[in-house]
Amino acid sequence: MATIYDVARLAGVAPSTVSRVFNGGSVAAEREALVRAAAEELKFVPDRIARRLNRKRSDLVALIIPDIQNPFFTSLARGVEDVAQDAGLSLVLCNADDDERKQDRYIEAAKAERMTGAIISPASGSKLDLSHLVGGGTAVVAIDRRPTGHPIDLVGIDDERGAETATAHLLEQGYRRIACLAGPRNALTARRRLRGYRRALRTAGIEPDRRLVQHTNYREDGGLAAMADLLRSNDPPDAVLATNSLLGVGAMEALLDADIRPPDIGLVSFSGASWSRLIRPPLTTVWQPAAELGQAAAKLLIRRQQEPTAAEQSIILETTLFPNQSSARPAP
Amino acid sequence: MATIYDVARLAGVAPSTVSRVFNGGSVAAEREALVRAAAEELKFVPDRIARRLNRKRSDLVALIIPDIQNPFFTSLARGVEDVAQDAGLSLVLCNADDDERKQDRYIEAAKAERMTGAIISPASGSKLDLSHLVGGGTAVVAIDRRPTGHPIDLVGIDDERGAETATAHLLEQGYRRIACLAGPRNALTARRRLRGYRRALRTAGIEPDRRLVQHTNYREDGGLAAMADLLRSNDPPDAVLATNSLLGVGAMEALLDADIRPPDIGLVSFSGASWSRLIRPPLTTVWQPAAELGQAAAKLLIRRQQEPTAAEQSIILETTLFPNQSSARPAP
DNA sequence: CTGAAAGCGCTTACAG
DNA sequence: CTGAAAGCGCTTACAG
Repeated sequence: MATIYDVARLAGVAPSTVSRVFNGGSVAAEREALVRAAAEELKFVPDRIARRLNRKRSDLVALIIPDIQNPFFTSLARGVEDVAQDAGLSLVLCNADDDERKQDRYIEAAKAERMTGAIISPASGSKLDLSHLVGGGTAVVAIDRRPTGHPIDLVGIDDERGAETATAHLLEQGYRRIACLAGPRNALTARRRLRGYRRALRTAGIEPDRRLVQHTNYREDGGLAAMADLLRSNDPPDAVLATNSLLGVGAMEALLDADIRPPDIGLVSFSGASWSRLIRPPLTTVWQPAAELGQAAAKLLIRRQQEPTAAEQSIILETTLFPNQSSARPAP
Repeated sequence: MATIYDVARLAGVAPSTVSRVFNGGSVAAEREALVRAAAEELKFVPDRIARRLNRKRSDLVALIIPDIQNPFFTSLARGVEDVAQDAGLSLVLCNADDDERKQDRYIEAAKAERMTGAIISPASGSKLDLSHLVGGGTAVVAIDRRPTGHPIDLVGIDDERGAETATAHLLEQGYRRIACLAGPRNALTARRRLRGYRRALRTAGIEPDRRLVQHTNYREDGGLAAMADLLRSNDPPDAVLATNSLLGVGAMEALLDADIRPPDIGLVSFSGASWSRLIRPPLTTVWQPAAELGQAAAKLLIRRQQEPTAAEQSIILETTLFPNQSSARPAP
């Protein structure tokens, strides 16, 4: 591996001149040519690691997400990537597996690598201390949930309203015993969606029935088990709100296993997966603008990088309800 | 940011001693305690970048995949991650978007970062020159396809046999005009699966009909369009083999749009997505052990890292056919 | 525009 | 076990 010194020697210039050639410093045209020829000959490639040691920041952005298999997050990652790439930043995708320790390890890494930025969707119930990172000069944007203590830029979905609208829709269709697959008890998004669900019920004059709320993980298996539980109860629901796409898929599996086809039981699910279109009967979904959310996060990050002292900002994106057959209650 | 010098001063030892404490060198217990206390107080975190400049390798493994939204690859990533983490290596997930230029940029990055290893699932039809990387000392494992020229460790799925078995199954069920959604024309996995498909037909004494083969991308939209095309033809197929899970989903959408429910047209799809269980009628799938493949790749990588001169190895994993209703031909 | 020199924060022989 | 010193490969004021 040729170094800047080898190139300098061959070109007959100082190492600093070689450095300038590769960093856009001002260098006379002839000497630049000399340097480039020498570099070519030696197949010189600047060592990024050495470069990084001098510079303050590495052109890296970490995206720390809790579940790489969740399509909401892969869409989000696409959104982040698009904006980051345009800004000359490389994305490092980190799957924290909803595990606080893994998450902390990645946060630690972002700091130790002196990354330009980090976008973090916190693991459920994790305490999430980002002061280190922020103090170290890494621009940080949180998704869904702001860490306690430290002001920080935030992007999120209007979870509560999304759930409320979906529940109201089921009520309008005439469903009355509406269950909620609510996600992890300690996940803030789950609590918000649950609140929206309850509010819609109360607005309709219905007192929420605790037995109709199932806390689960945010994965398919959780949705399947929870829905199966609900179906086994003495007084099963006549509709269900699945608060994320994987839960929705799981619920659908449970219904089909029990030989029940929506809208016999009404079903609305938060979306995320393109393939939810595939489900028959067609599913009523709460669309979440995941890619846009990722873009927004990346833009906030870049802005924060450029103006470290700007006031903290929150961007909350609204969901859209797409009514479909799975919640189109048949006339009694 | 505290440095090793700050810690050394506070602890009253030499910087090299601090370094040893954080790198498992031999240090007397009391001094170690002193150092750790000082580090704690100063919130010292070793700068990985500076460390990397001295060391030969960075404890990083790149996984370069062509589509982060494809569940086959997210499962694979999980497999890689599990093994890598146990070996103390951090995974850097790189989404090349099936774009040769992005892919090459990531390969370049893996070299420039002096990563310990890189696992690469080549973009369709890309030329893929890894000699640089390998020459630079990074352990490299290819997925599905070995780059030309350089011997290299490889893991893959037995694509040909998987497709052959699936096609033979459709033939057994009595289907005769079997179409193939074949993936990109320049993708080697697509060619192999196509070959398996054709072989099964020939074995059954049927000459493959070129019009029944649709080349597409490996995404859902490709499957949808290709299946729609086939349905519009004068002499439509009576069954179809989808050579990846996203194509299978797309095909299913097209069928349902046309109001055709398998097994009226038989459907077998390569799997990858857990949610394919959701599809009704239940889908016959060619199961691919994606996570196991990822684990195998990571193990090969670690072995290669430890024994750089070991003979190159290939690990080919077999698929499993899970027959189900979507290909259970009704009696005529 | 250009060069000599110091420095980025750590690691690693080398002596002791 | 421990410290002083050189070095990893580049960048960046500082003079000129």
